[in-house]
Amino acid sequence: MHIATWNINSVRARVDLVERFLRERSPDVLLLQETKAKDSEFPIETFLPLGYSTARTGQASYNGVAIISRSPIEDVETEFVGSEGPAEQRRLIFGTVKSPSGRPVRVCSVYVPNGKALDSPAYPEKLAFLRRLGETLSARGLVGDSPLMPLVVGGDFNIARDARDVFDPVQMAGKLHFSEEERTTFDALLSLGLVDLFRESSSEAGLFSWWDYRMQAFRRNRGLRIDYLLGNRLATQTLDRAHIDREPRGWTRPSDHTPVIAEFTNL
DNA sequence: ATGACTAGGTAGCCTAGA
Repeated sequence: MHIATWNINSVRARVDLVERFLRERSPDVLLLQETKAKDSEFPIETFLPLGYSTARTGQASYNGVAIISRSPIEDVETEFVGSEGPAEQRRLIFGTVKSPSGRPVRVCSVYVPNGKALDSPAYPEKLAFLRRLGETLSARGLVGDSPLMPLVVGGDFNIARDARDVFDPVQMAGKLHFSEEERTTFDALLSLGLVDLFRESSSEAGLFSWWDYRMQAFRRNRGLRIDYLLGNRLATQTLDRAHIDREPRGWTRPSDHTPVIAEFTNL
C-alpha cells in the first residue's frame, strides 16, 4: 500500500499536476493540503475516471484538506474532539480506507498553521493545534502501544525537526519553523506513539519537502523538511520504505512543496 | 532591514504563505 502527502498550494491551479502524480505514481491514497477550494469547487470529477474517490473539507482562498483514495472513504471526521461547531479554518480530515488486501486503515490529512511569527497570536494557536491533534488521536484510540487500527497521518506540519531538516541550521536557529518550542511540541505529539516514517528510511541531511519560490531556492536546494507522514505502531511495523519525491517540484508551475510517499507491505 | 514568487479574491493590489 502506497500513501502520499502533498501540500498542493491550490488544487484548482494544479489539478493537472495532481492528475499526473496519480497516473505516474499510482498511490492508493493521496493526502492533500492547502487545496484553497470550497467543497463545491473541488474538482472531484477529475479524479473519478482515474479510479479515485475524494473526501474534502475546504473554504475559499485559504487552507483546505482532502483525502483522495482508490477505495471508498468511510467515517469521515473533520473536527478535533470536543469542538463546539466547525472550525473556521479547514485544516483537518480523517477517513477510513481499505488497503489492497482489504484491511481498514485510518488516514488523516492535516495542515498545521504556519504561525506567522513568534510574537503573533497565530503562533500559540499553532502549538495548540498540535496539542489538540494529539488529544484527538488519543481519544480515538489511534496512538499508544495497542491502537485500534493502523493510522497514517500526512501533512504540512510547518516545523523542521532537526538540523538535517533545514538548509542552514545556524541561520534558522530559533526562527519560526525551527524554534525550540515548536520542535518540542512536535516531539510531544510523536511521543504519543507516532513515527516520522521518512526517518525510518533515511538519516541523510538536506532532503527537503519545501523550497521557497523566490531566489531560485529549489535549484540551490535551500529548503526545509516540514511535510511528514507519521505512522502509529500498527502502520510503522509494516513500513517498507518512505521517501521524498522531489520530481513534482520541478514540473511546470509547481507547488512550492513536493510529495512524501510511504510504501507498506502487508498493510 | 527589505524583498525576492505565487494564488485567490477583489477591484484596495493586498493577504497569506514559509
